[in-house]
Amino acid sequence: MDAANPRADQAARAANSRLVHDFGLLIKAATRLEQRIDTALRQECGIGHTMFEVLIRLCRDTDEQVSQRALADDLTLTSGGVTRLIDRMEEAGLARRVPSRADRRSVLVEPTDQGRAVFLRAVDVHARVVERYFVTPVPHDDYTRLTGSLHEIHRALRDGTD
Amino acid sequence: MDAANPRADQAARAANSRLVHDFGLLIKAATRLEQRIDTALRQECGIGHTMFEVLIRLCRDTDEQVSQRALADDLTLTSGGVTRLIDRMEEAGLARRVPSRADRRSVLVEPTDQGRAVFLRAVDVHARVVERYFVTPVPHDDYTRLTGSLHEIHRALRDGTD
DNA sequence: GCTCAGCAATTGATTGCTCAGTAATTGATC
DNA sequence: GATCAATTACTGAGCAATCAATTGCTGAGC
Repeated sequence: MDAANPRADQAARAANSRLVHDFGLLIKAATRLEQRIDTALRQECGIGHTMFEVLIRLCRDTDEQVSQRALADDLTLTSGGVTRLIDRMEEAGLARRVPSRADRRSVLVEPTDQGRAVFLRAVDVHARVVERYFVTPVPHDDYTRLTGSLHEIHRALRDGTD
Repeated sequence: MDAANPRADQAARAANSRLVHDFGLLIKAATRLEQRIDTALRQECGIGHTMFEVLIRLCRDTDEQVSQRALADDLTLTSGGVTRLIDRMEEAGLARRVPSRADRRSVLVEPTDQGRAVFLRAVDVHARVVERYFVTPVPHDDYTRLTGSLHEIHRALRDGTD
């Protein structure tokens, strides 16, 4: 068609490059995995993946609440996004806001009893999907390296400025 | 606080489990990486990461257009999402719709010359970020295993029904 | 002790997706 | 050939995020 177009050839070479392909694989795998988990959680527990991630952080420590700021940082969301996310979770009876005594700008969040109950059911669903599509497909001795690599990537992103 | 609550303890154990942690790492790494690339592309080329992914597929083959359906499947988007995405790309002068001669339900998409030009600039930005936060942090001989594992995960997701 | 730069949360406007429903087209089956 | 289930793109409505602007609070420096 436009095979005579030199820019088209150059673009084609770039589009077929190794780097582009490999990175696409990461994004696609993560996106699809997240989508699987999201629909499974929605169907079986009535919450989406984002709320599940919040519940993980709320339940992690039995005697310490989490600030909305910390949630935003950890979930890669803006503060505005977290505000409305917690709004919905309060409305659903999964979480509760508690004013911070140490810093009155800050709002702490804790899970309700129902939130913990839903979380416990959700963890099973989550484990089933993750086991099947994340753990099983990867050869056993590659798994440790995989998580190690992810850890390094994460560290680089945290430290890198630009 | 509610350390005497047995459900809280159970939830805490689940929230701190290995599986939950490892999977969270994958999602977080992918999300942050995508975000870095998105903002870099926005600032330096005026397109977001999604349009970049479209351009990859449009430029890959110099003499074959891609159907919107194929784009939707490959980008993990719904057909409605792609319709509006291509609307915006046409408006921005990056892509063009071409009716399919083989199947009149189908709409093919091809890059404009400007689309290819933007793509060529974007590839450099993309390469810079991916190199820094995806390739460099991972030990060299783990990199092949990493992409191999991602490939297996992707395959499992493609074949798995539930 | 006052001031002021900086941070936490909230809110209105906007973006970009999904979902559900529709119309046109296709291809397999009778 | 006619019928009909499946498939493609498109559209209105709704949702969940972002961004930008605002309010209230904090803590460092004078």
